[in-house]
Amino acid sequence: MLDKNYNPKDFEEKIYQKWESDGDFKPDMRSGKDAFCIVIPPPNVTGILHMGHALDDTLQDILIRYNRMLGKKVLWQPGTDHAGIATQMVVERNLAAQGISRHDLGREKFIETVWQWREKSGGTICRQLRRLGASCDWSRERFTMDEGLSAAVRKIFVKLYKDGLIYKAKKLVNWDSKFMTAISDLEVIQKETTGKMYYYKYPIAGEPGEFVHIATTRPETMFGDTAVAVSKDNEKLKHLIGKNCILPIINREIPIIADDHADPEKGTGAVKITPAHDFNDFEVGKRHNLPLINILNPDATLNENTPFPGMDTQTARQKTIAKLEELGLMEKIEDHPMVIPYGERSNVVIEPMLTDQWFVDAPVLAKEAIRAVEAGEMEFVPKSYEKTYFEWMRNIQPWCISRQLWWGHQMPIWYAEDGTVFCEETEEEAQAAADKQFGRPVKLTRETDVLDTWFSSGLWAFSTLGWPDENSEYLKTFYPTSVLVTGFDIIFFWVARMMMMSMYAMKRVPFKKAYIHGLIRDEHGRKMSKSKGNTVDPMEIIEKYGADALRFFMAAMETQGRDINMNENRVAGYRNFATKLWNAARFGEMNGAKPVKDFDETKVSFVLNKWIIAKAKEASAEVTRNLEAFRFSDAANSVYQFVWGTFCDWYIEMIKPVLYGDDETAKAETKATFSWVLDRILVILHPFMPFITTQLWDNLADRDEKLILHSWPQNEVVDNQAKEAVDWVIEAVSAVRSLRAEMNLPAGAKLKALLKDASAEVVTYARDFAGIICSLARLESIDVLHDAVTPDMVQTVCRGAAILLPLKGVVDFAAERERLQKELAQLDKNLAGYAAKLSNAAFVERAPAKVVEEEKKRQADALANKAKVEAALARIANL
RNA sequence: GGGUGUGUAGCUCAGGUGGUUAGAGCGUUACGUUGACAUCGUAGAGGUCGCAGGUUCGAGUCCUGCCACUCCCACCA
Repeated sequence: MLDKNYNPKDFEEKIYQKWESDGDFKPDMRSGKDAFCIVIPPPNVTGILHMGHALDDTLQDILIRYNRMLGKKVLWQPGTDHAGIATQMVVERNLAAQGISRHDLGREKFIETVWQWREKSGGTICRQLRRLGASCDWSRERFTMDEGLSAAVRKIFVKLYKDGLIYKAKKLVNWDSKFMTAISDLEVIQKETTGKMYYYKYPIAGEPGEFVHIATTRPETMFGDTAVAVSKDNEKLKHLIGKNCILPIINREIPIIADDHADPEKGTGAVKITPAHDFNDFEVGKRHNLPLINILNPDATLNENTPFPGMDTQTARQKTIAKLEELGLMEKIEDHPMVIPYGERSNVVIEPMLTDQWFVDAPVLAKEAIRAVEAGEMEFVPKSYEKTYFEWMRNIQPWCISRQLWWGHQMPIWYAEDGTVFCEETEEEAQAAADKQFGRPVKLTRETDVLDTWFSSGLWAFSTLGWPDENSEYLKTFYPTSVLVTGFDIIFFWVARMMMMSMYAMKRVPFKKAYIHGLIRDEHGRKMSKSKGNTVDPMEIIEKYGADALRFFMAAMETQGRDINMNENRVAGYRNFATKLWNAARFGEMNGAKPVKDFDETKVSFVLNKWIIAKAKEASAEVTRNLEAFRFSDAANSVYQFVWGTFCDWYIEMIKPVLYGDDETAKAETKATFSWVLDRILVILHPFMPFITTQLWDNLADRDEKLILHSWPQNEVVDNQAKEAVDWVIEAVSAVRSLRAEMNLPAGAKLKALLKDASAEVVTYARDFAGIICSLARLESIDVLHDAVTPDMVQTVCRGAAILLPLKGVVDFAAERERLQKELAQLDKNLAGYAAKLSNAAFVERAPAKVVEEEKKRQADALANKAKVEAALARIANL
């Protein structure tokens, strides 16, 4: 017996545990069919599930479950990312709460602490994914810091190094002064702010009273200036080129050089050049061989190359201005809208800083990654994202992969005393190589830097499947993976890097398709953020409405290329949908419907049953077609419409008279059909709502076969014989119901309906389905009119007949006339349209014959209807 | 500055290759306790498809221009 109410909390978690302990998520390696594999975008091990995950992982689970039901070898490979900065930050924060810094612990102890933390708290997000219903093969869960994945990292690193694609260079990089590490361009967030533009002047050397006027947003960087640049085309200022000016306060002389970086239209036309602290100035410095003066400490305080060592930049800026003021060199300060770079994680201002860092030669790796997409080896869905990808890949810069952190993959680099670099997968190999090269035992020290987290994520598609073991069964079976599902915000971070790394290491794409979805926003379309306080916790939604409702919401809202606005009402609506299905199942149970083993649905004889079976097969085909095309919302709506709009609203209502009647043959077939269709619904709804479908499947009958592994309907023949008849019944019932409502007829009044001008088929339909029509339209009877029409009859028209309801004195004829006039007006409007089209020679001539035929038929139908309405109107004209 | 996407009912959104009278959910109005379901049922109201041109027998759909908004990238002394 099913519970009276649908209560997802009662069974969702239990069902999940059963699936997992039964091993239902493991691929059936003996299946003769294709392999299907998705690698999960690994969430940060520190993370908790947010709406973005809920969307991403729901879509993946739908594809996974669908393909599993198709009988393929299906693997959803789960795991988490060690998330260098994020994790180090979390653990450091915990330590700070105990008054400990990571430096107190030392590197080794600190890393140990991180591992302990991960043991204790790292499993949250995977538990939440289970709650969502994600059918990952957890027995294969991986972590980017696992030994296997670390081995993959070392192997690729060494290979890249030996191929000359990893190199060390002293370059200007984005420096995060909170974590005291370099970060990549992508980890820098530009923020709009209103800053100040400071105008002041530098005296010209040897020409008292002469000055060069400067405008800058960062006066404190003047201590690192090694030139002032002026455009050679700047008529007003070019006379200064070749002279020297004097940096006030520190009285250092620097040259005035000619460089087109100085735009005569901007600022004062003369630009201070600080090569060690500005990306543009760095380039200018290179062109003119200027010295580089670093003025900052790693924590972004000024260093001893300035008059303000140890001072932070803001304070130093005020001090500098004050000094310039004192010297009479300040001219003005203006408000200035500007964009300031911040660290994605640290939220501190990012400083361009001259440091030694390691780089991957991304422009070289990008070539194959671009070619593979051009050649269609990997396809973006929707295709438009290809453009974004190409744009970025074609302009890619060297990728800074070294981080001055502790948590991460330590680079497999060793230095000899003289600085010679040895890059090997193990210390032993490095030592051996060094000893051999030097011809004596050498003392090596290991590079302390760790790798950018995205370096290991870039290998995810093959490292999780067993690489570097080329003989791994999983690697052979599942690589390249089938599809990657992820948000557009991560195309550069991850998709691009996986493409580069996979093409380099595997010579093949990591996935054949990349399905890119949008963001989940709040209900007004604003981005969700903790600071705005508009985040929605998926676990709370699941708690309130069940995982199935949230999943269905995600699927139903997912249309390609668009962001999704969170809408709790809509989730509630899909919970109601689940309730509806639950009650439909209860209806069957209460009427003794049970799945019939070996039921042959092609052998049913009753029209209603034939009809619903055909509809169910059509719906199945629609879902299949839409899922194959990644049209999630269309797929979800196909099931929704069938379950609610067809099965519940019509089929269940239409079979009631049969079930309550005494034709035992009809009853038996109808019950069996009902159960067959309900089972079919459970099958095609399962990828979207795995919990309720399983709960019903398991409770409606004792059966060995599991729904999660049930076969998906394919290539069915749809028998549409019954369509005409049932469609007419639906039309007739709707017409009578409308009429009753418009005429304000009492809901309880049993009326005798009469058919006029009915075609032969319609008469048959009306006779065959009289009981059903009467039940649904609340009629006493439906017959063919033999006598003359009497004035007390109201009329409605439907295909192939007019339906009359005799209403002795019940009806308001003025209202009826009004209603008929309205109907007539609508018909006339339509007829005008048809006539206009059909009298247009060009239309008749050029439009396809089929379209013209359809138009003619519409016209004929409308004309027939018009005649009936006019007749009715005439009859009651004087009443 | 370069690029992308969006603009359809009060709200949130569907409308693959142009072809009925433009749809859904929520909300709203009227009616309804009909032997699955009030987390429900029945019927209705509600839209000049951002604006202006163009192509076409036919445009929400294709083209051009404009307006408004979103996002991404780069840069801003």
